Amino acid sequence: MSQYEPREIEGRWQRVWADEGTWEVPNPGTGEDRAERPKAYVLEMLPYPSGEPHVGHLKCYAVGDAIAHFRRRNGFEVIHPMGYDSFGLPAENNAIKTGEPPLDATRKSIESFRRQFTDWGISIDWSRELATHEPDYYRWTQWIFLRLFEAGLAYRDRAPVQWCPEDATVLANEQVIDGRCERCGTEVETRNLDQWFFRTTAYAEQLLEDFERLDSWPEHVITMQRNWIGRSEGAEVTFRCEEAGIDFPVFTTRPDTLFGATFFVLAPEHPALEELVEGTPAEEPVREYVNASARASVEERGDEDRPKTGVPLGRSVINPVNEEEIPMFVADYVLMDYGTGAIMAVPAHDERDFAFATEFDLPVRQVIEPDRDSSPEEGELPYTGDGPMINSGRFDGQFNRDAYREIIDWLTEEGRGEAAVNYRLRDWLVSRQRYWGAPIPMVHCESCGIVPVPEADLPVLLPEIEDYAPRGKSPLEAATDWVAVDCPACGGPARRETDTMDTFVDSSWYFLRYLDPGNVEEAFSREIVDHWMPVDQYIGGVEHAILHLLYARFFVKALADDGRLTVREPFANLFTQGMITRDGAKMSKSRGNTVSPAEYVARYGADAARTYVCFMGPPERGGDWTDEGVEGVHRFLARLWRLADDLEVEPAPLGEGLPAQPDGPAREILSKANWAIDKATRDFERDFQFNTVVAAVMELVNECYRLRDELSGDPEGLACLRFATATAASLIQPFAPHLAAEVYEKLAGERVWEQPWPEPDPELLKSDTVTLVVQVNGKVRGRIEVDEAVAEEELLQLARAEENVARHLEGTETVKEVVVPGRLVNLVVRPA
RNA sequence: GCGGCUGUGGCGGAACUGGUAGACGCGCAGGCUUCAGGUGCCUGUGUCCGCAAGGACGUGGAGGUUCGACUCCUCUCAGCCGCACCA
Repeated sequence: MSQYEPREIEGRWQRVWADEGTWEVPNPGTGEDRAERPKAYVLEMLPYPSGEPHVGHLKCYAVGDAIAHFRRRNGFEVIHPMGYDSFGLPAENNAIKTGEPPLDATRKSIESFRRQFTDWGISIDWSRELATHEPDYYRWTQWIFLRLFEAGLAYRDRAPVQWCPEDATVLANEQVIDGRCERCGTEVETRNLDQWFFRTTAYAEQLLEDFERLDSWPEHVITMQRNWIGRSEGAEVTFRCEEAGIDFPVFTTRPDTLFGATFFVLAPEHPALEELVEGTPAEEPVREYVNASARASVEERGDEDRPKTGVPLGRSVINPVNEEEIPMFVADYVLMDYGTGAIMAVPAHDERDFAFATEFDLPVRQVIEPDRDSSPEEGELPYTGDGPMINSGRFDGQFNRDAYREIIDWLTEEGRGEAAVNYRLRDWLVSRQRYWGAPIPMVHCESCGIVPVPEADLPVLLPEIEDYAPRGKSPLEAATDWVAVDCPACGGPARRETDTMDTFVDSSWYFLRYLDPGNVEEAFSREIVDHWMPVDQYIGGVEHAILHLLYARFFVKALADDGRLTVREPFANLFTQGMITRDGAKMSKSRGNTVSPAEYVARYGADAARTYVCFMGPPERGGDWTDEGVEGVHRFLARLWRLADDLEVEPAPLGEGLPAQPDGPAREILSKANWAIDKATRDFERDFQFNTVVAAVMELVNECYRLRDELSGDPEGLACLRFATATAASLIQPFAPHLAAEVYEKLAGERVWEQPWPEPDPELLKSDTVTLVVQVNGKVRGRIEVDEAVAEEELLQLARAEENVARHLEGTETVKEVVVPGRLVNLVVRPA
């Protein structure tokens, strides 16, 4: 007896797909008119090639491939490309440790990823493959940098930045988690350095508004981005320091509490500090305080529970609403990063200001009375709720929310403030003092300043060097021949920019390059990109909910404004897959609980591994990997294979030989097959319920086994069995494409991936009789099998006649009869 | 603290717009096949009482709406994730 040999089957079909270039799709205008069909851009986040793929990759690409197959068979022209996010720190850190050049390690890893993706049988259009470290690619990353520079969206600035002492590089705000470096966990320091930024803040408003343009994104991802952008409405109000002659604008969300401001605080990094205290008795203590807070780690400073610290400046500002003089302080609870780096402090109505006032024994003036309805404990400060205003001049007695607008209007009239919107979002710091990244295409000239490299001179090639170790400046500084360059503007001696770009830059536009990967004239043709974009379905991990997805959205908006493409949002639908754990814990090498997909693919086949990750549970949720689980799925696939293998039939089109009026087991199996088609289709379309799609096919296979002996007797029965088995193969194809191809070919003589997705036959979907549940007072007391067309009157009679039901009706009178067609009968009774 | 998500058998999870709770898989038990193990095929499997028929209980907890609630409402508990001195 023969046996299911997945590796043999899989290898054979993979060869067919490779030889025929089955998954390659042409661009519009290339002569082939397949593009008549509606397009679907199915995209999984491109992998960072480091070592070998892990189960997370398997899940991501298995899910994406299932979607791609499903869309293809529903008549879409599916573009499904693959590439590698191949610049980045791990390759470089490996180089520092082992001396192996990042390029070599990266190539090896890409090789391994490519081989496994092929082994898994993912339906990739390999003609579009790209890697972001290749000059053909990063040439255009550099080109986009130049476009952003020209548009004023890329700029260089000295700024306090997050510095990781371990990796010896600057980090983006987004890469600092709890005051620690996202990569190595080292506490981050603050340094003042010249850095390159992208002006993401210019799009803050659009990045928020355009959530409207998205079809379907997980709500929590939108929420996370919304919080990250952190839009607050309020007012900017100017406080003037007469002695120093400086105006200090502050941002406040509570202009209604202006009358309660009793002091004023600057952040330690505030640029006006020095001027304010120079030559005064406060100079020394302030300097000490500023230095101390500069030394303090971000984490220390961020601790909310730490007592408030600060130093008086010996200066004061005038409160514009009441001309009152209030004292100035420097304190590190005020952040230079947010708002204007200066605040008006209203201790009566702000917890932080209250804590500071308590610490420094400053006056607290209440200007809003607690609303008696909402807050029973009156008079307790700080009070952050709403209520009528007091101690607020002509606004006294007004409800604070009503006065809000009036105060802003009044400030505007007086020229002392205006309505303002503030964002938490910062500009994106993109320069890195590291080697393995795309060089920033800029030149520093002594006489011309910063000069962009002319487009014609791109790419600025990453030079080969010996020593990759960072020394607080880019390792590229050592490539002296490369650094020395003639100024593109004046021809004089100049130096190249030695910083490289954050790898998130590379991955912010790769989905555009896939569409036109061979273009040597431009990054991509607008026509082609407009044809394919947006990505119809994007798939990846939630860990990119903020960074990557926000940056890619920013890029598309900036490129659209530059006239390079039409869409304003790159990803119409987003699906975030949950993480697979092992023994309930996140997989990690140090814990020793990693799962090597290659091992399971070798043992059970790619089809089993892929189907398993889709069957574990809803793919957006995580799941715990168990060997028994994979085995179970393997067993199911083997059952399906054996079912087909044992069937002694000649291949023929599916509908052939079926009985015209099926009854008995023929009817049963055909009904089940059509039920499975219907169920699988609906669950596919509804939120990627892949686990229940697989379960439906399992049920169909189980039914085939159950009815197999009865059906094997005559040709019509065999045809039914053949239909049901081939249908099971057809439905499992998005998950187990090799096995499906094998079985379908044997039974139908056709290529399953070329078949349209099956449609259920409505006639076979419904059965003549239905089983109704009969309840008495809401409790199930019996079941009756009835003709579907039976009248309600007769139905109730049948229900009452059911033995067990009748017993429960004894000695009662009926209060109410509920009939739900096709479902149940509920008799509501009470003792007679 | 703010925002979001999740609580269902021994385990992963089903249950579409309120209508048979536990599909499907794992695990476990039994039978057949087999010299035996494994594989394969079949049956059973929420808990408790009962030989059975049947009954009681049951979706984190407490209330409520309803003929009927895993599903809707109110309160509450637990766990996970994100953000967090954001003015």
